[in-house]
Amino acid sequence: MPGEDLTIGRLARETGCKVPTIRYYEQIGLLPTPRRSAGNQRLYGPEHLTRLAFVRHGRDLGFSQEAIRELLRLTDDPDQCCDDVDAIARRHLEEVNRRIAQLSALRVELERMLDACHGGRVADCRIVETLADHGKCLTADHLAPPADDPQRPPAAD
Amino acid sequence: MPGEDLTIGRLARETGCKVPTIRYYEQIGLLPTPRRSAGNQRLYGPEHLTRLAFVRHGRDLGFSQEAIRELLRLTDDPDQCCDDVDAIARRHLEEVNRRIAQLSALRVELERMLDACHGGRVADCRIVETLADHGKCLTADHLAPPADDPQRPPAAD
DNA sequence: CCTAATGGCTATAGTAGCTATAGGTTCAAG
DNA sequence: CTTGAACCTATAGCTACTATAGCCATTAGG
Repeated sequence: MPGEDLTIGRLARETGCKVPTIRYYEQIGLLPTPRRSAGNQRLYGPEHLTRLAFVRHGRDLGFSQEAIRELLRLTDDPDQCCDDVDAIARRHLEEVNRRIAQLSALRVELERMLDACHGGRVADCRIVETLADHGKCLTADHLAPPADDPQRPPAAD
Repeated sequence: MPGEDLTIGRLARETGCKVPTIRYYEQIGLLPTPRRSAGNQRLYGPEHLTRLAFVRHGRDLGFSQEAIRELLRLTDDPDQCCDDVDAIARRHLEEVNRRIAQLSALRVELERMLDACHGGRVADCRIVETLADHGKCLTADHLAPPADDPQRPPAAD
């Protein structure tokens, strides 16, 4: 029954995932390559729908592509013990908690900065002052976003 | 007194910023181009130190490059009223608050998932089930756009 | 049957904010 | 004079997509 096949556009509507994103997931191997119509268009079955929903939901929950890849691998072996799945989710939760802690510290710092500013000239602005002088801050060192601290090695350039 | 000049390596040590990052900041115009030694090496003065410290601290507080560019522009005109500075900081604080709210919702969902799992086979795993079936989730739709990176500009489309 | 609108195809480049690599030059010490 | 660290440029890579260009396929209406 070829009547049940989905074009990429329909799959996109069903899953709330954008069309280019679906093609991208195929490209990086998160979604299996579908069969093609006579005119070379992708045709998806229900298994693709399931898979893509899984991927999207995982991404919505903040799992990395890498984590999702691993989760997919695990679910493809349904008799295995689910400890590994659990571990991935637990690691991710820890990461989320770390991130929340960082952002909360950031918020405190930003509020402190904003409270200190009572208008006036830029030259006298406490926000500018705080930004300029690291000593005036409750040390932003440990609260910086992780985007830029991948355990810097002693490397010198 | 040319004795006060800093090489890029020394500037890096003083500011805790990596050498390639300093060159990168110069490239994108966050740091002015320094003068060069006879052997074509960058030589920095105290003004560069100040500027880079400002940039780094801003980044540590999660301000985007764009926001920092704007802050720098504003601080270069010290007689201006600091309302604009205030507005940038306030916008950023709101963004941080939004992000914390998203992540907190995410945390709840992840904890719920982990609580539901009591070991066993992957086929029966509640985590996998939750991931597979969007209906089992307290709808992650509105609570997790940026899954990974820290501060991001608003997504269109 | 023809045409226009819509949707699909590939390939490539762009986003933020850096980091890593390759392959060379310069500097300071021994 | 030689070694090795630090410097230089240019380019590619990272995550997770998104956007663009230019062409082909499908479908509804006239």
